[in-house]
Amino acid sequence: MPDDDILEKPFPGRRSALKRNILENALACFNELGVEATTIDTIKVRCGASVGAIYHHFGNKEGILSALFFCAQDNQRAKLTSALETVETLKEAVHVIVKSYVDWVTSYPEWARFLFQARSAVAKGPHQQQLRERNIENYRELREVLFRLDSGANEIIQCQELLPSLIIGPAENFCRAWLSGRIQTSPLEYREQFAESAWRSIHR
Amino acid sequence: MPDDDILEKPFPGRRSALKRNILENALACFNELGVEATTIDTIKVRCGASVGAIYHHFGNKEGILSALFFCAQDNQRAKLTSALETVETLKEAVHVIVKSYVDWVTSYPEWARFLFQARSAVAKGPHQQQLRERNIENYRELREVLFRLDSGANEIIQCQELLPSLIIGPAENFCRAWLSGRIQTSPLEYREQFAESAWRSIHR
DNA sequence: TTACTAAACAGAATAATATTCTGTAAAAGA
DNA sequence: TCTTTTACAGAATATTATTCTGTTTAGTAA
Repeated sequence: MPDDDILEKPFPGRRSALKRNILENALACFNELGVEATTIDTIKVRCGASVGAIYHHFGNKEGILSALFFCAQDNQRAKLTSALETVETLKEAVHVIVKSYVDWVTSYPEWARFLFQARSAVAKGPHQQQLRERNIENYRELREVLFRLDSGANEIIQCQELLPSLIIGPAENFCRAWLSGRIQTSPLEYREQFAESAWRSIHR
Repeated sequence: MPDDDILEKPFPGRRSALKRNILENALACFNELGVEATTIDTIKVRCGASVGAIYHHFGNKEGILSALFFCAQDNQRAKLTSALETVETLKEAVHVIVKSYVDWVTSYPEWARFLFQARSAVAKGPHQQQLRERNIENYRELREVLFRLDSGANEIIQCQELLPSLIIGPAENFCRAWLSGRIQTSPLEYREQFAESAWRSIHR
């Protein structure tokens, strides 16, 4: 399974094997039962670890939640950053942003589903500051890339703060519907369409 | 406060006063502390009711959650349905859909914030079937309105299942960012722009 | 190798929280 | 007025999260 790569980077090697195992099983529990409905005991039974081990590694339930959340978010962002490196035009950049997003969601549907349902919990919990900082950083990076590629040309729409919503909004909405089971067709089917539509909506 | 109208319709009259009071205070707790972090005791203290009263009216915590959720969703939908009644052209319909959404979110920010953070919990909980049915019904209504207005003309894009995402995606994404505090500017500022952009993205 | 130290666990004990239950008062209806 | 149902109050219980104490294991320097 390719999911391994999400946990392998932040928790590498044999030493962290149990840690990864706990996280993997916790992810499955959260997705199948919901965050509130999964108890520590549920996770404990599913992965065969002891309460002691779980609390030793993560402190509390929220600790498991945010570890999972940041792992997923970091991986998603790393993929985007890497994809943006070779980009040379504004249009290319928009296409890459949308497609990288769609590709990530369809590659790691379980993680994507979790990101959606856990965000508000993390945003309220003890790691809210960490989340806020990462978000700011993420959006700053995007802004800079787009600005750099647009320099002078002014191909792009005026409102900076509107850009991310116009670019990613439709794809995100569709992915959410797909992950929830409301829509059957994979977002991959509309990959091109989302990218092209995003470009048209910010281009003049 | 205009918020009252959301609770008054489903729980009218003097008899339901305590019920409404509990819900109002629970909403505030959920938004301020997060769903998991608010305990029954938190709510109890805040609204001065007894545990007995709370459980008598709502059964359990999930009961409070879904009552709030469906109240908000029903109100939002009623406003949209009402706004769509006088619509005569396809373009008008798209504008009304987007603007009705933005207007609702900015009129009831606390309720909108709650809708976002509670959806996944309700989707997993004991009322998932009810939520699913309502969603299907909501999207069916939208589809029918758009189809009726487009009849023959074929002004509209091909993919039915893509339409909602293209129309509401950007506005929704922006509203979420605004409600979370990441963006300061009110979505009302971009009302026209969201509507016009939505129309362009589905029109050919 | 051996002694030492820190991290990794296991599981019982405790604390916090959700839920139930039993009883009382108020309201509605006959 | 009597009866029945609904609305509440608060103690008792059950469930779940967290802590604590002890044991084992892995790393590390002599």
